[in-house]
Amino acid sequence: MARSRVRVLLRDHASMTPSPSSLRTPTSRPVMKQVADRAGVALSSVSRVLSGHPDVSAVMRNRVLDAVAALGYEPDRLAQSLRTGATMSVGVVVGDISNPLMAQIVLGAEMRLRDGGYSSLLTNSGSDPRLDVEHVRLLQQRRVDGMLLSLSDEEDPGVADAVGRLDVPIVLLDRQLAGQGSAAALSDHAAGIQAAAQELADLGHRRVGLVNGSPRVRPSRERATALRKVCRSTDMQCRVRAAAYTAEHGYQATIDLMRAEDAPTALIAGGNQILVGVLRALRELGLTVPGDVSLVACDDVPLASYLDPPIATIRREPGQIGRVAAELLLEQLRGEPVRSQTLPTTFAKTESVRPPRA
Amino acid sequence: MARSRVRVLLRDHASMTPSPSSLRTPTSRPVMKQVADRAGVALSSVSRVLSGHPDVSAVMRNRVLDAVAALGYEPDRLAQSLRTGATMSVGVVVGDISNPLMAQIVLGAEMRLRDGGYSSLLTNSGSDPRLDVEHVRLLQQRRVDGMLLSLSDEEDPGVADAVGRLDVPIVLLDRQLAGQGSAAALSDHAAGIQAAAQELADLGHRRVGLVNGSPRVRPSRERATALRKVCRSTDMQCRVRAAAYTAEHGYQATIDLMRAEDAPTALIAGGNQILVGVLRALRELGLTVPGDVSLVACDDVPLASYLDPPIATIRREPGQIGRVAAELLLEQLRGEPVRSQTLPTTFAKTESVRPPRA
DNA sequence: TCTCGGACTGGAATGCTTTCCAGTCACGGC
DNA sequence: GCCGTGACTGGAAAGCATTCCAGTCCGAGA
Repeated sequence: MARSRVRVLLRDHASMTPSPSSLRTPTSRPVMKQVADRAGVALSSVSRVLSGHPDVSAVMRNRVLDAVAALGYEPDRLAQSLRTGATMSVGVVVGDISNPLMAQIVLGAEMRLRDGGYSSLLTNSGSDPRLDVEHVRLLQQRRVDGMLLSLSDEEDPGVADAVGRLDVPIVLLDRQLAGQGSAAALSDHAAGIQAAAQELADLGHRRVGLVNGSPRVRPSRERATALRKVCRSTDMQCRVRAAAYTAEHGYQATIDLMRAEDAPTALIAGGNQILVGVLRALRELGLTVPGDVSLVACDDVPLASYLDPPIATIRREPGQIGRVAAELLLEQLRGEPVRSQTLPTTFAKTESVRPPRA
Repeated sequence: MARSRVRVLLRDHASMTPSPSSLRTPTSRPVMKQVADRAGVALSSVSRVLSGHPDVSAVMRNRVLDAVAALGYEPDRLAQSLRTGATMSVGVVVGDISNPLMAQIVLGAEMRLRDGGYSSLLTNSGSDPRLDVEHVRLLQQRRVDGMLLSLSDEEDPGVADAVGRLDVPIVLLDRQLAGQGSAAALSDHAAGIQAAAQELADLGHRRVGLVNGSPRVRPSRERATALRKVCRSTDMQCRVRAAAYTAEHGYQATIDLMRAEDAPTALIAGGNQILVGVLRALRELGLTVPGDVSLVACDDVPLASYLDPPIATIRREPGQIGRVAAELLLEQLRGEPVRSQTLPTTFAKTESVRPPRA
């Protein structure tokens, strides 16, 4: 195991440098030395001027700035980072950026981080925990100052190990890692599910199906737990189908559920990819919403409200999740204590939910 | 101007280093020197082993690898980059990653780039060309080896200037920059529009409205041009409303178009945000699709085919666009010649398109 | 036996910047 | 007139890895 990790380090000789000859081309852009020479001052003085150090005379400042302007000098953040130990970059590890929910989260986070002076290194794992591990390691090699993690599998030992080894602050995106007091930006899935399920129960539904995502990540677990809890306090029964966050699973699970003897009279789709599959299955089965079955979706998609009928949705504010996650990370980067924050979800009822057929 | 550029370089003194004291903490992870010491060999030998240099004896290799494994050493890509001049990272500049189309493009690109050994630095400009400029400059400071650019405004002089100064390879994402022979991954918007417009004309439509995005980027221009061309060769008239790629513009433009004396009998929505606005406006105006107006959308959104009726769409394969763009960039990074590639669009007709009301 | 070449190895320079430390200079106070 | 002080400034080390160059050592061939 240790040896196989080493394997990763080995490179093809000379495969890393794309240009025919290696090393920096000498015709490169100006560096600080050029500025110093042109201004006729020492390297250290240029650095002081540029870093806003107080011990700099007006004359010096002007000479340096003139030289900088004349040469079009721009500092090399690489060298700065090597020297200072701060790369001013954070790694963002997500399963699938093409999921609009995640894209909005990442957008919110990226903007906030940039405001804070940090750049974002994005990696997609395609929901493969091995890739998560690889990316975490890669980001570590790139010396990111922190990470935002939306891991694909909270229970994967490799992931836990890789994350545990980290020596930079992290913030989990709606994830929970056993035994690690990590910061996290969490959604209160239970509240939304509870509101939706209670509504269904009140309307007279007695059997509800939850087409859930992977139980190995927090949102699915929270949703299932919350739903079961509501069902225990009412005379509603629930059936949960948990698997991947894919349209395919949504489709299969819905077919399964709805073909059963005592099919549910209401469905909750636990994710926007899943929703697509649920809709396809219902269409294929010739079942209408809400005539044959009531339908609730988790997480908005842009067009959900233009479907006929518009789909009732358990909402959260993805941009806010990203911003909060970024904020939590920035706090840690400033040396402030680790903390987590839970954000609300709300149930927006529409005509896709009505009492079951008599 | 030159002076204001300098302004950007000035930092607050000590604002850059987040940790109380600055510089790397001495308790940091192992570096090559530790490995060399533990293995009892020279630094250069460790480097040779790790970089797969041929001049290494088996004994040496084992000693070094053992030490590496024992210490859990991981190379510092920062230092490697500084030395070799290659950061193995590329900058990705997009307007809005939360747009599913762009998210899928970015996903495709990121995966291909990672396969090629490159990491992606993502920046969102929120369609502000000044941010585009800032990001290009930032990425340059970070010494990315190349960039993928989906600029917000092709005609902004600041952007043209910043991009022109670049000394790394770039690939434009469906953009065209005057006077620069840049590589680009382009979509053949004309083909899709032509197919759609021809279909509308054949069905008997005589007035078609295009709710277009900003004319300052290629897709909008291509679409408008293609539509006008079809209209010249038929007796169909077209009206084009061009502005930002937003739901708000889609809404306003649709209200405008449909309230006019001789309202169009068919609409083309030039973007998925725009489509949302178009749908909202139509609903508000009490107009039905396709009864009152036929509707064609550009670019898929996940649920478009579940709307009632499903919306006819001019499609492209966003993942492929990203992959191709990444490939074009990788080619340049390998020193191969600059080239562009155009990818197809297709028109997928649905019931949202039918002959105009008699 | 001597020399030459090949196979490795170590040392040192290099990339670019930041920052510590020590030094210079001028000026005010005594 | 001298010295302490404060305000700057320059030099050099450090951060981590790569690579060139100059060895060392050994075995083979003459």
